[in-house]
Amino acid sequence: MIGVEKTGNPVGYEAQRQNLSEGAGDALMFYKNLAEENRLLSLLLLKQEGELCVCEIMEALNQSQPKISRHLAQLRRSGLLVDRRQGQWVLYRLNPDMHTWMQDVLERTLIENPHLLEEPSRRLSDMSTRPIFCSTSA
Amino acid sequence: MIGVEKTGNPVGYEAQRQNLSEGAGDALMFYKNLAEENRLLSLLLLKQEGELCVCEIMEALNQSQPKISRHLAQLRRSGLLVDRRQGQWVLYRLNPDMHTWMQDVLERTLIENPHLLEEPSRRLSDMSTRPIFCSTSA
DNA sequence: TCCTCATATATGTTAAAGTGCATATAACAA
DNA sequence: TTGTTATATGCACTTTAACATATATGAGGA
Repeated sequence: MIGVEKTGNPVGYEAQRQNLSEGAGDALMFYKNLAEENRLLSLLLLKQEGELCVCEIMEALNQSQPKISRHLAQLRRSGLLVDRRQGQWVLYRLNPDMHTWMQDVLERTLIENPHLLEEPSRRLSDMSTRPIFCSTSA
Repeated sequence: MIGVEKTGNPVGYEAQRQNLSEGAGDALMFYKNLAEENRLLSLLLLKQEGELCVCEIMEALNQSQPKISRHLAQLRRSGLLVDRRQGQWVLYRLNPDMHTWMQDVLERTLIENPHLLEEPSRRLSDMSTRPIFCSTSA
């Protein structure tokens, strides 16, 4: 299930793109995705918040739009996130089909490192014009 | 405790070297270290085997000596491994002071991906001249 | 239609990571 | 001492990843 896109690309597309060996595929792919600060924080933030649009993640992490967009695209191609369009916004959330152990690793990381999302969470709640979407719950 | 070397370098040396931001330090450093196949497999192998010398890890992962040596050195500088010299061999093992959550992440990764160490374990047990050291247990 | 906002992506550039090869160091044995 | 084995590291090179900037796409409103 990991690595399948709604575009119909096969499992392992991203792994192949990243020239990973067969065996270490999933786990290595997962950790490569966690090995960049914006991607790590995006995943943890989405774990905590459930669903966010690109502009909210941009604001929470205080980073440029193309930067965040490209990192989210990578996470989506890797099968860690799914997106849906809601009007002019694109909402991202964790792929519910993600391996349980990966979800647990994210959760543990979040619990053990509460400081990581301190500033992002504050910036998020400080957004004056925070959009409201349907079914924003986790 | 993580990031302290026996050489006395301060916590965060590796993080600073890698130009990481303050906040995401430990967790990000950890995942950066897992994001390379030889380092990931070395950590998992040491988790499983307890203690191994460089030549055993080389053989298990079927990689060159300088390559393995460098990756192990990075893991040691990051505080994830400790080493001890036993005669002409240098033995590596997981740093017992590693954060519990990191140890748990490694363990879970190992349990959920048994195939990862299949070949390395086989190559290890196939070593004809496998050295025996004192206190090889985990 | 035209305009605006939100998001995605193409392109060129820079920085970082990984690697092979050669060599250095360290322990041991003869 | 010399030679051998095990490990570490300096250096040059290749590959990969991240980035800024500019532009494209797509939805909604006037």
